[in-house]
Amino acid sequence: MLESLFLNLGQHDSLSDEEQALLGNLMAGERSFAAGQDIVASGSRPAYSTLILDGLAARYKVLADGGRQFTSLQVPGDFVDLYAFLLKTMDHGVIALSPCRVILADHSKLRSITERAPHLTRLLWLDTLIDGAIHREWIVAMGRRSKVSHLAHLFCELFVRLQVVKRTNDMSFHLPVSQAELADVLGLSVVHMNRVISALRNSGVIAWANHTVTILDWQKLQQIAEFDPTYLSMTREPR
Amino acid sequence: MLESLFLNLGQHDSLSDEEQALLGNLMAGERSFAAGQDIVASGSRPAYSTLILDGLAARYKVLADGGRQFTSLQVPGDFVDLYAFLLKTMDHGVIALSPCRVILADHSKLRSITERAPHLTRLLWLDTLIDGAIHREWIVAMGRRSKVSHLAHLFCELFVRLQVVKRTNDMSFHLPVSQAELADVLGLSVVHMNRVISALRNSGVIAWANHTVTILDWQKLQQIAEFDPTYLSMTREPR
DNA sequence: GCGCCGAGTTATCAAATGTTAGCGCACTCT
DNA sequence: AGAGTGCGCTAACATTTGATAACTCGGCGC
Repeated sequence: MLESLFLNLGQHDSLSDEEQALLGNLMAGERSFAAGQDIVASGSRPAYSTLILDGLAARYKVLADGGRQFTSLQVPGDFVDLYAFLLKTMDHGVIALSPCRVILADHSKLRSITERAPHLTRLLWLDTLIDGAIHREWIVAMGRRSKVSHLAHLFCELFVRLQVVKRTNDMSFHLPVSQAELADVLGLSVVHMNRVISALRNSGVIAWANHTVTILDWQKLQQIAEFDPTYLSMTREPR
Repeated sequence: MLESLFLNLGQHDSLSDEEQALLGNLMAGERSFAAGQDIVASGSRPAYSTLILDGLAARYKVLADGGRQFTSLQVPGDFVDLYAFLLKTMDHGVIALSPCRVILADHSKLRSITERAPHLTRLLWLDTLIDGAIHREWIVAMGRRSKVSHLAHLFCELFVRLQVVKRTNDMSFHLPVSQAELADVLGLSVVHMNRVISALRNSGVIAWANHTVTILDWQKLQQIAEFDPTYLSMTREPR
């Protein structure tokens, strides 16, 4: 059941049987959320952190004028709010974009891992660091990439991340979001989001129908995106 | 000499004398950089992490067309690349925006802290988590705030962060960046950056001359920015 | 079968933002 | 003093992006 988590953490360094057992003991309390439901509420002080087993979720903030911005997309094997363990107060919400099955990690157990299992602690820390690296990549995309390039970059990132946890199907992956939701990822209006999607489609590098994205030309997609996966730290080495 | 670091980490939870000593032992090897110099090079695999003692630095990425995007600003008391300890490879550079005095933390010593000092480890982890929280706030600002609001938000954030490490002077702080550099923070052209700055100036909430920003109306500035400092985790509690 | 509704799409116009160019001022170097 | 230079600032125009509205299409309930 924690296979996604093991795949995710295990891609960076080897996970011992003992560590896998510790993680197994850490995770308890499965929950399900319908699409559109809040998994974690902004302003709350959760006593546990949430791991996604199945589904797509997103962190978001809402502004006074009603504008919403997603700050990340979370796939199976991702902790959506591991940092709440130390940050204490959620300054944003986490929403299920599709039906989500999650499992909870008690903060007191996380704390005892930091007291007793330094290497596993470093791997969990690393997990949050990669989160930060993804944030930085998004900032660059929002600030200096063309919108088409930004979208292409997002697809590259999602494809690679989903591949790690075995949620791709050849060159396709499931992307259960509307164009309006995607607009809240890129920070665009819905109309312009549609124009950008059309442009990327017309360039022939992707197809997108029935909530499924198919990469038709991986080489060219990476080129448009200037995609360099270094920031995802996908090499296995001692940490 | 590590006063800024103690102020920075100590704002979130108390630092014992022992922990302060561990940090003192961790930090060694002072360096200086001129404005414009790279403190850490993109693509490198540093053996140490860098703490700013004095000056302003920034993380950045450069795209193929020459466009540059800053992904963070770093002030005294900040680690600019603490995550390199676990991420291993730098996927971006860090540049000194003003003359910078820094001090280095050996990764092997950082590692031994994670083995022996769980509470201090959590505080260092927390430091990187706040980094991430700032990134998320920047993403929101880039995606959904007006440019004037984004700039106002940046000033709010810098003022509060500099206050923590005692680098403000009443309602003023030193900001040694050109408008072109600021444009690379907000992701704007220089010309439009100038327009946005003019607009914020004309609203009478800030003054900015001689590399010094003065907040004339803190209340109104926060209002324009919709600034909520929750994400900076400035409350002292057990972590 | 009919009508409603959400999502995608397109058109039109307005506003925001970028590009290119040029001016002035303070500073520095000689 | 004179020339060069970096930086702030502005103008004119081009391009991108947003707002509003309308149309289509498919799913779904009645």
